[in-house]
Amino acid sequence: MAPSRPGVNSIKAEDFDLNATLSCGQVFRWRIHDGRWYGLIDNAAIRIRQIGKRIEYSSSRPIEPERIRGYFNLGVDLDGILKSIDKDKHIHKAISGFRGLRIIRQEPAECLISYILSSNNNIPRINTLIERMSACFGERNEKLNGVSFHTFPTLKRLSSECEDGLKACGAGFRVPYVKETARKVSSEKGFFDRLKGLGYEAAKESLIGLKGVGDKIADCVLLFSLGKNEAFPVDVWIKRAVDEFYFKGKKSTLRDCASFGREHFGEYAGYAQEYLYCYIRSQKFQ
DNA sequence: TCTAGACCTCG
DNA sequence: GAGGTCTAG
Repeated sequence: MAPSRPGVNSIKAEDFDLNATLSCGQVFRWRIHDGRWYGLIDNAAIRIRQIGKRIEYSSSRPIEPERIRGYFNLGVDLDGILKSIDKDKHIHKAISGFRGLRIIRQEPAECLISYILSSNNNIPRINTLIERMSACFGERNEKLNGVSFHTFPTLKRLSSECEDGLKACGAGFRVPYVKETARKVSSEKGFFDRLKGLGYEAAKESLIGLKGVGDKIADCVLLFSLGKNEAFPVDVWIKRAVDEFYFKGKKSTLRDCASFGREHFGEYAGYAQEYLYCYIRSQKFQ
């Protein structure tokens, strides 16, 4: 029997692919060093890797295994979900290529602000922007195995920060969006819980009412942090996939693309979106 | 309702 | 030009 290592926990993770889950673009801030993923969960720095049907993790502060399971959404019946979206040959291939990819349950405030920062921006720059904002305005600095993580700033902090401070991070024209949205959301206690209780359409309407939040970002927040699995965020990659696979190469509008996704795949369209995203990108990058 | 142009910044 | 949104017309 292997000697137990202090601080390292191991939990069962069936039907799960950690790498696919963390590299499919749904979440920011996770980094890989020496075969282990580093990131934050509940403001604790986490180091994690997968070994077969288990995941091994350690953390900068104690964190319940149940919390790890919850974050990676290991409790949901992925097999049932994938069966329900497996409606045609394209999604079928995507599923067989990336089986085990799960939709993470992100912290809503961080998810919302991060995606506001993503508009008209590219991924490397979004990442540095988020890191800079966290370094400047995050409340704590968590360290683990020599890797240091600043916690994501609270909405209160972002709303009270002067525009120049945010601008210095490189957020550009998104600064007023971040500030105004942070102010509005933090002024309503339980804003996200209220949205969780609403249906998809109503919750989406509330989000779109926020500055800097349009269709795509609203769908990302709904899917990645509020549990609305029918959300089908349409970015350039998904549009390419849908136009190519389902519209015979004809260019659709963003709106048509989104409603096609929700109608064709149904209750768990968001999972289909993630699998298609990985699939189309793997094709283009070959 | 719909479309075009502008928008900070630069791994 | 970038994983979009806002605003005007």
